[in-house]
Amino acid sequence: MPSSATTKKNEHRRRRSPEARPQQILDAALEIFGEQGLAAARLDDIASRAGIAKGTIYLYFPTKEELFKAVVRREVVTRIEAAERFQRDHAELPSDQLLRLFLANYWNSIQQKTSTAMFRIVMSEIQKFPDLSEFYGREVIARAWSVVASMIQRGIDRGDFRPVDANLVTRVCVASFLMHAIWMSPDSPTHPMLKHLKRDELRDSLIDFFLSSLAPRA
Amino acid sequence: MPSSATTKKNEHRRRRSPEARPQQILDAALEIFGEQGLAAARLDDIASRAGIAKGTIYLYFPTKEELFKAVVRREVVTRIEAAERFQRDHAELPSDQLLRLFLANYWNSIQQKTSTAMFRIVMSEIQKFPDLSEFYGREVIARAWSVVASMIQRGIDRGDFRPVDANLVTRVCVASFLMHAIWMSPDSPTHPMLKHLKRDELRDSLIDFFLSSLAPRA
DNA sequence: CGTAGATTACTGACCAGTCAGTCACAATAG
DNA sequence: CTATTGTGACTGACTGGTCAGTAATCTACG
Repeated sequence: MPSSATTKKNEHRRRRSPEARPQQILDAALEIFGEQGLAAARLDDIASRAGIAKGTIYLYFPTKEELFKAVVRREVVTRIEAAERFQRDHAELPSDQLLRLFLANYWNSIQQKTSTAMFRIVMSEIQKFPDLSEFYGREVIARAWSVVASMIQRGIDRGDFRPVDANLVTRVCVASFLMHAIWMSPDSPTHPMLKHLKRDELRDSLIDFFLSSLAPRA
Repeated sequence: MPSSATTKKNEHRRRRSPEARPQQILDAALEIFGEQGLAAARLDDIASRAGIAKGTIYLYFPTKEELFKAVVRREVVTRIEAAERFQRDHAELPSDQLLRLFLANYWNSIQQKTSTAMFRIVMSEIQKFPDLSEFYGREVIARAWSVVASMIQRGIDRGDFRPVDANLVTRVCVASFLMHAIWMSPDSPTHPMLKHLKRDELRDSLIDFFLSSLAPRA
């Protein structure tokens, strides 16, 4: 009698760790790339962070660059999908409340350490990878902006916001949030103007600013 | 091999004026660092771009990192001083015109190829150089922000702008400008939302947006 | 000449990527 | 149930190339 587990069909799954391996590698790579940047990150470090040998990485990713791209893709797609899901799940809220909640959420998500690290690297390295750049423009920027812009446009259409250029406000808003995520990150050069502010106060000030720009003139 | 050394090579090469050399090196370094980033830039390339040999660089800068820091310092201090000079030279203008002019100027200056390149690198690398980071926080961020903030505050004091939080508007404004400088740079991932916009139209929309946020409620 | 400014050739550290070998486990035979 | 063989995921010492930094040498000018 073979053990009960093996009585199944020939859907054989392999060794020590099954197909968790790639994810495990991507997790380690995200950390190391985030700490060191693309060029300075050593594959030996990624391997040892993942608890495997360097050679193993090459069983799953052909080059360091491809590993990097895979990290970006996974990280970025995860966040975009969360944002789109959020929008769908709260479609019934009034415009200002929806936007307020979304922005607070967005702020919190990009304040994560891995987010700022990732963002920093993408900004500095993406120009070297045309295909990743194309992917990023299509799958990240376009989708992210249209989530925000459509929220603003909806508010305008319903008469909840005043008739501004939704795309312009979206750009200013996203730019401010991203830039502040970098400025507020702990290893950034600090400045008295920021130092005395708590993260959450700043978040609320920013959100208030944008909502007041959108509020109908009283 | 070093037999007839005085052939065609050394016509008018050697013995440049000693204080011109560092600038010449910094110019070349700015270009190469801008194109390649800090880690990927090769000193051989910087040397050949400057029309000198690699060893010569080491007569003026002790390490690659110090060279990089020197580039950042020179580039950044130049621009800050230009901004402060601008403010002094136009102190007589009405608040909105002063700010409008300043922002247009600022926009044009950060749209330069070398600016975006520099900014990109600083953002991604500065965390690795604590002393440069300190310098940057003190000599760049603080000074740049206070130029903008003081212009806005002046407008508020004179009753030309409505009484907003000058620091907050400054942050949003600077963040938007910097972020757009990166987004608009030619090798950035493009997006339909930006593609159809001309640089100058975008500049004017942004400036209008901020000035309308500051305009007293009619 | 003397020497400072410049060059060329070199060194050694570093690291992405490779590949011959190992070992945990599975399948099958006895 | 034990022994034997098959297999493929995994390993890590090694290679080959790159490049920051240095040493030895040269040369133009005072």
